[in-house]
Amino acid sequence: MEKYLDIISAQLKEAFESKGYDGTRVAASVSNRPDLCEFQCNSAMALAKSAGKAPIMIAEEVAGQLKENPWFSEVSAVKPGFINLKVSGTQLAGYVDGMNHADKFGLENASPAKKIIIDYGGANVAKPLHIGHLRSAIIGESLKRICRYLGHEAIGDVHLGDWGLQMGQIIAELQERQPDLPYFDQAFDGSYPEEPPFTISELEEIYPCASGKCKTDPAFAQKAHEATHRLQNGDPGYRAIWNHILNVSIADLKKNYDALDVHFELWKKESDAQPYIPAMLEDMKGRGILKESEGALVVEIGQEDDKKELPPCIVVKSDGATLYSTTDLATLVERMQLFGPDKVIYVVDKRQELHFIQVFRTSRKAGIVPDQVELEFLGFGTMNGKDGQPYKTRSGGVMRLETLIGEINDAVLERMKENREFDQAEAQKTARIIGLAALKYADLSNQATKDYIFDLSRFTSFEGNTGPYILYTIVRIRSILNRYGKQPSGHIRFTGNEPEKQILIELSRFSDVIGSACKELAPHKICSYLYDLANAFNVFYHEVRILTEEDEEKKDSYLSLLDLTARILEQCISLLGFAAPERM
RNA sequence: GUGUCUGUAGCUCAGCUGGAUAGAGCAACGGCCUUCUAAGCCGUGGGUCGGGGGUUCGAAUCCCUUCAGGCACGCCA
Repeated sequence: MEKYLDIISAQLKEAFESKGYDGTRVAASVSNRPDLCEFQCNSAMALAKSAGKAPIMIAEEVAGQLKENPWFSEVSAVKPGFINLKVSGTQLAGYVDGMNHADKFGLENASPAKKIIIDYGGANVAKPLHIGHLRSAIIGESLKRICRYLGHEAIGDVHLGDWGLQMGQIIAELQERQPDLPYFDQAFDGSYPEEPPFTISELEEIYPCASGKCKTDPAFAQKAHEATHRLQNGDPGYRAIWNHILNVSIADLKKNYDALDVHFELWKKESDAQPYIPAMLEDMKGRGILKESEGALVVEIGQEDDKKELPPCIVVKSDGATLYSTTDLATLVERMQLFGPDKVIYVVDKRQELHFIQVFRTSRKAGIVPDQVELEFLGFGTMNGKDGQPYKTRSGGVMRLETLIGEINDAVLERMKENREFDQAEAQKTARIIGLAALKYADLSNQATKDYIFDLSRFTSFEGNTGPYILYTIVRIRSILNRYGKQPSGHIRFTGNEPEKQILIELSRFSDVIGSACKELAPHKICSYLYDLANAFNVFYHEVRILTEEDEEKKDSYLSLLDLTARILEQCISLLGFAAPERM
């Protein structure tokens, strides 16, 4: 379906043109003065200069032209040159009724549909998920769902960090603790045990221990480097340990991501890109873009419009080893080869921006990614505590995601008890649902690129613009529909009250909001839309008696409207990555 | 130092492809539950949009400058 705003704009455009003005840039927008009008058009002022006429004159001419237009109930030209519009409730309800009967509420698929890889996990093997992984997961998952809903083929890739020194450190530490394991026996030629020699919690303790040791104990650091080297050269025992690490970690990560309702189509790892490196480097050499600089091989990435000289992209270190830039480039080679995407979006901490500029530019120069394939970096800001410093536990450590989720759930349970009685099982289940909504909404309602303050007590107070408020609204509507007991006809018409019209106006914005959220990679636009729509419903709820309405046709229309409102709210929260409970 | 992002009400944030008295939520204060979930609704108070210039009929929004803060600046990821 054509967007409602586009229909309104088209009416205006026609009116401008019929009066001899250039209509190409004429458009309507939602009013910023709801006390005066529902929609507004500022184009008369923009056209005043080229038309050589006072804006108010133009506005009046156009307003006159629109007097009889069925889409509007009120058109007026005001002061400098605004055209204030109130829309016809009947036409509006007709449009919304059309949405109610259309697939995806009349949202049109993006054209052309693209294949989009979204890189948004950022998790590392052998390390628990913590606060730092939260935003990538939440934002990435939401973007993926939004892209998909618009008809794109979106592929989420967790892109695990499973390569490099960290692995050597773990292996070295394990060898010190359990030197008798067969993995460390060079002469061992049997098959290695199926069972891993550690649990996830042991692994999570081993890594920081080893990493700390590396800094203080040079001998151990040396061993870790050797272990890394041997692993990368394919030592069978080391590879077997590494496989154990992977399996144990991935199982645990999946569990944690599931708890967040975050899911990946691909569980690719840095190590998967390694096989592509030699040929890639050869090719880069052949293209003559590799330069030697201070012993390392680099690619110059400067462009004419740079405000400063950007450091080159190091591809091979002076000791001959490769590094993260190399892996990221090889990952692009791999992605192009295996999936041939039209676009790759990286949802990564914004502090990595320079690194990705280097990688993107190098990938163009090296012909790895052709120009028509978009590379997009969505850098998100840091999640800070109330003091404006990165969020920490009370003792100053990095907070694990499990801990955070646990604390939120506890707060939710407390709040639920205030409301009414729940049986134990339902309470637990509902608390998880509400807690996840609180967490995700709090994160997504801020602009992704900005830092934000995470205040647990505020986000779990559940008043005002929060996830639970949205859920509460949905639950309320569902409750009314359940009480009604039957399915309303689905026919929506305008019965004439103001709160009803506000809901209709909000509903009509749906396609527009989803479209711009996708285009701008901005889930927070969906949040503010949800809030507006929920608010419009709650006003309606307080001012209009629904179930006791005696006019059956009117009641049916109300209930059809509520049903559509609930479904659109539910669709939006599912795009954000959470769902509503049955009751709360 | 260079680059970059941010600076909007006491607090947390929208608005930033220029438009009419700058909006929410929280906090404060005052109303509304014999009627569909009060996790709600309505109202009051609170802002030189960091400062200063400029462009424009019109600037929180664009440009310049300045102050303050964050972050990044070749062999970690």
